[in-house]
Amino acid sequence: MARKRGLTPDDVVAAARELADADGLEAVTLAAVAERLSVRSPSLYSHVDGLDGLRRRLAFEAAEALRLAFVAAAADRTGLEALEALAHAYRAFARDHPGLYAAAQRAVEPDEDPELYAALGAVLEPVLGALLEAGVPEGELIHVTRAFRSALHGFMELELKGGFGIPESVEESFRHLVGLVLSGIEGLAAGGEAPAAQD
Amino acid sequence: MARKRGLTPDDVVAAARELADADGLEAVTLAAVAERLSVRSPSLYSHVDGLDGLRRRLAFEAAEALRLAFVAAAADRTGLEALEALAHAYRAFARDHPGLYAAAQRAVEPDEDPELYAALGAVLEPVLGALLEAGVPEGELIHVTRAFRSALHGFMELELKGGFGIPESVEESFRHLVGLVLSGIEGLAAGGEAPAAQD
DNA sequence: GTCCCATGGCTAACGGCCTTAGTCACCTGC
DNA sequence: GCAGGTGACTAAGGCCGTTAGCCATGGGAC
Repeated sequence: MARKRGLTPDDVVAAARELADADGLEAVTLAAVAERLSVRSPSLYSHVDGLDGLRRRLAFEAAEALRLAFVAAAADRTGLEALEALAHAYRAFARDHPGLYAAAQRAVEPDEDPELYAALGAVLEPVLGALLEAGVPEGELIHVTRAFRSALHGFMELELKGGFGIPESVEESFRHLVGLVLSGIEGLAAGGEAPAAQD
Repeated sequence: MARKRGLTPDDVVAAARELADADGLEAVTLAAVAERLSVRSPSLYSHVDGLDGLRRRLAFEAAEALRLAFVAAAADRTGLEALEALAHAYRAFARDHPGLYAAAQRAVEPDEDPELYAALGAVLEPVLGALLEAGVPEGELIHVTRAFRSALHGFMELELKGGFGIPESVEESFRHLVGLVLSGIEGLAAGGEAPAAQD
């Protein structure tokens, strides 16, 4: 019954992923994953390097999935239009895969885990491309990317964790946020300097 | 030696707060707090309702501290200028009190803990006031507030957790973000409708 | 001044978690 | 048909939160 033998690392990660999306990333415990696979938790160590290793695997999985969603969203779109599509793809991803999304937020020092660092960085490439197309000066690219990411991440963090008290059209709030950020980027691309509060 | 007798709930919360700011909110464990107070962890139950109760107390503490920081920042400023000051006060608070800041992010359903919900909501009042002064239409107030909060929260989440790989002038990135959001709000207040990506 | 009892510490113990060490059965390759 | 490695297992230890039950202290009532 069940798989008597022959669990693979991918099986373990897949189980963790399901668990994360269903019950939250914090529910991904070796005990829970093991139970889901009808196995005792020490057995998982044959396939995955402890809880930390599993989390790292999940982060890779998440980075790649989000990157693919971005690539698909930006396909045959450019500039601001692509940015808008990216923003909505971001939200859709976070809503559809909350656990995986949370797993992608794992922060890593570049010299601590270069591989994962690179994978997480690759996610942003479609964003960088779209920003350049939109006319953002290269010198401000880092700042604008960070702003774009901050806005989206902050919103999803609040939405997913229930930080928005009343469900008063979260959808529309998101559109407002995107519009606000995009208009700022647009102005910045046209005008050159940042629009306000520039020291 | 030390306090032989007479630990108070406030002592416990204060110890937790120090621990949170020094080592991160996840380091706030009953065992760690107890050790810091030279006491065994079961003793804390006399003063605080378990780990959850302690976290709740921390959330109150955090909400009030942040609210005060906001009130101070907005004092004798109005509109966009006040918003800019609020933004910088937000970042300063998060940087100075990372643990407390994290504790403030605890999400609560309105009917689950109305008191805490109210305390957390009160934090945003100075923001609402400034937005109104800045000319944001009342119908869009919720959305703009959410956008403002999302941007700030997302940025700090990324900054504090080390999500910005290179420390390439995080300071300047933040000014960019603030400028971008403020210009969006400004345009929205003047123009009426949201600037882009509407519908 | 004495007694009583609430306060606020404590130890003991349980269950859950991650993890390591050591064991054992099966499947595969020779 | 045998040997060995793979991948499961049990046992055990450490850290966590939590509950139950104990006991000393000290302040207030008389």
